[in-house]
Formats: sequence, C-alpha cells, structure tokens
Amino acid sequence: MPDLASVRRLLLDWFASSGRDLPWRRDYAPWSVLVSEVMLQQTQMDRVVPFFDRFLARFPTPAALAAASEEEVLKLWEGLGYYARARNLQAAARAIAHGHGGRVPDDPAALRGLPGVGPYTAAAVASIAFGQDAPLVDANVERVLARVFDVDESLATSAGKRRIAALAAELLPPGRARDFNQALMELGALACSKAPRCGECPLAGLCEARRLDITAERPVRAPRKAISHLDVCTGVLTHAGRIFVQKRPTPGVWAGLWEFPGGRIEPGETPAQAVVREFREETEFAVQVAEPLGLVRHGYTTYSVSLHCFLLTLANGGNQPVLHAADTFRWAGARDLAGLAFPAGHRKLLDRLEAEGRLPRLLAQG
DNA sequence: GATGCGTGGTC
DNA sequence: TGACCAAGCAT
Repeated sequence: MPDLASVRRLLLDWFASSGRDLPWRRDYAPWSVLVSEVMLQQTQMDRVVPFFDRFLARFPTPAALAAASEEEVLKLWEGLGYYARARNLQAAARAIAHGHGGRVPDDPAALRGLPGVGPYTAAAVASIAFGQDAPLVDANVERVLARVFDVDESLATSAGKRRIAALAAELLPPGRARDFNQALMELGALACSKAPRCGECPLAGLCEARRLDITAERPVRAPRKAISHLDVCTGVLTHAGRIFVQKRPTPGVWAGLWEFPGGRIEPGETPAQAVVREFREETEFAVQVAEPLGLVRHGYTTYSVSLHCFLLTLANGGNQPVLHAADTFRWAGARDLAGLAFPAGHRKLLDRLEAEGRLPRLLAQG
C-alpha cells in the first residue's frame, strides 16, 4: 500500500504549483465557494467559470439572491442544466439571509440542512471555505483513490463506497483540508481523468493501478443503462405578431423554465400530426402547420432526442388556452423571448430562427 | 438502492 | 457518429 505521508506531500506540492487560478480561489469567500460548489455538481470546471462570474456579479451576497425573482435566477442558469440546483440555491440563500444572519454557516450540520446541499457540498464548503477537517468524496476522489490504492470493490456497492470514504478520511492531513480536498479533485480532473495522463501525475511513482497496469479497470463501476432514442415534436405558434410559450410546472423536468408545447411522437403518427395533437392536449388550441422548421438534435444522459419543429398558426377559435401541462402562459414578444429561460433544445430552435433572420418577421405586429 | 434530473465535451 | 461522462442531490 502506498505510503500515506508521501501521498499527502506529493498532492499538496502538486496543487501548490499546478492548481488552476479560479475566481473563488482568490479569497475563498464562503458565498463564492457555496455557489461554485453547487454549480460544479455534475458539471465540469471550464463550463462553470463563465456562469459563476455572471452569477456572482449579479448576486454578490446571499441577500441579493434571496431578493431576486426566480425568473431572473433561472435566466442566469439557462444552459447550465440541472435547474433544480438554481431554485434550491435561491432557497438556501433565503435560509441564510433569514436564518443565519446573512452569513453562510460553517457548521457542517447547518450546511447539510440547506436545500440542494448534500454530503459532498457540505463537506466541500466546510473544508474549502472554512478550513475544517471534513473529508469529501466526489467522482474525482473516487477515481484517484481507486487507482492509487487499487480499490477492487465496485463503487456501486456500499463496501466500495465505504472503502473510498475511509481512505479519504484517513488521508486527510489535519489543518490542510482546504488544499488537500481541492488537490485530490484537481488531480482527478487534470491528470487522473478517465483516460489518465500518468506522465503529468505526481503520484505515478506510487500508484498501485499504474504499477499493475490496470488504470483502465479502476475504479470498478456498474455498467450504465443503454441510451435510448426518442422522437419528439414542438411547435412555434404565432398569432398577431407574438409567440405562445408556457411555463413548466414544479416539480418535474425543466421546472420553472419556459417552453413551446410539444411531446413524444407516437407510433404510426407523423411529426406534424403529433404536434397538432400535443397542442390540443396541452392547451386545447386547434392549430395547423404553416411550415416545418427542421430538426434539432439533442443529447441527454440517458436518452437522445430528435426534436421535430414546426411553425404553427391557429386553425380557429380564440387565443386563450386551457392549460393542462403548464402553470402559466404568455404570448411572447421579442423582449420576452430574450429574457425567459428555455431548455437547451428550445433555445437552440429560437437561436436558429434568429440566425435565419425570421424571428423579427414572426414577431412583427399584425 | 434505484431513478430522474441537463448539457456539452471528448474520443 | 454515438457512447460515455462530469466538483451530486432529492425522492
């Protein structure tokens, strides 16, 4: 088994020389650390940084976020995914503003009680913001420790998880948790990645998986479920120079985001038939297809979709919907469309219409 | 313990 | 191209 003291020293030295310069690492302000850690859940660093900069500029304190509208918060989160994080973070900000005197708590139990803060994030904030000796485990830590110490239990099992957690706790140098926890994760992100770059790794000389030439087999993971494919449709319904949008209910997929109605294309149905049916079911609008708008392809973790898009007009009747799949609706103008948060596929469709120069015409008063 | 929740990068 | 995956959490 690799020498623990050597692992600690090599990791801390490497992090001091090779750690990335990140916005929240200048002063480790607790609010910055909390926001960054929530954004980093299941999301890679390079993608987070620009979102973090915009978010902190707008919401420099928990009180600022607490006072904002959910609309504005989701708009700033648009494109980052896992939107429950944004709503939970605002709920956490309100709890901090009203229940903790406006300061992010340093007590792990209090942190854990904030919405959207689980075991990882609580330990990350306690150690990175406040320097407390809290070990943490994320996917990076799992990868690094499973390789360095050749953990052969599957990480899908509780035995494997316990083994990693025990190693992370035993390894943590008291008083150095801020740098050490970040060092482990940074190493997992920069060197000990899925396809490891052992030439850049300070631990290569003592890594068990490398010695045994089994880095590709560590960590042992459960096989993922197969990715399924789905054909769905959506329609941009225009009327009197405006476009119909509806707000998705909470909880659920894309809760609180705006969308164009649509849904799954059933067997034996053409995409055009499906979009007419979906509008009837979701809004009780009778619509007709004015023009196909092509295909938007989009991937998700467990499935991929082909989004068949259409331009629609009202076939008859008034412009008041009866909503069955949404909280509220709006006949949106250009300013609305720019300011509302949409799921990526629908935003992609809007961007395409914009790029083709068609949006102004659709939104012309008529 | 299993599942749902987004998105875009990578190879 | 498509399968895999990322600084997890809630239910």
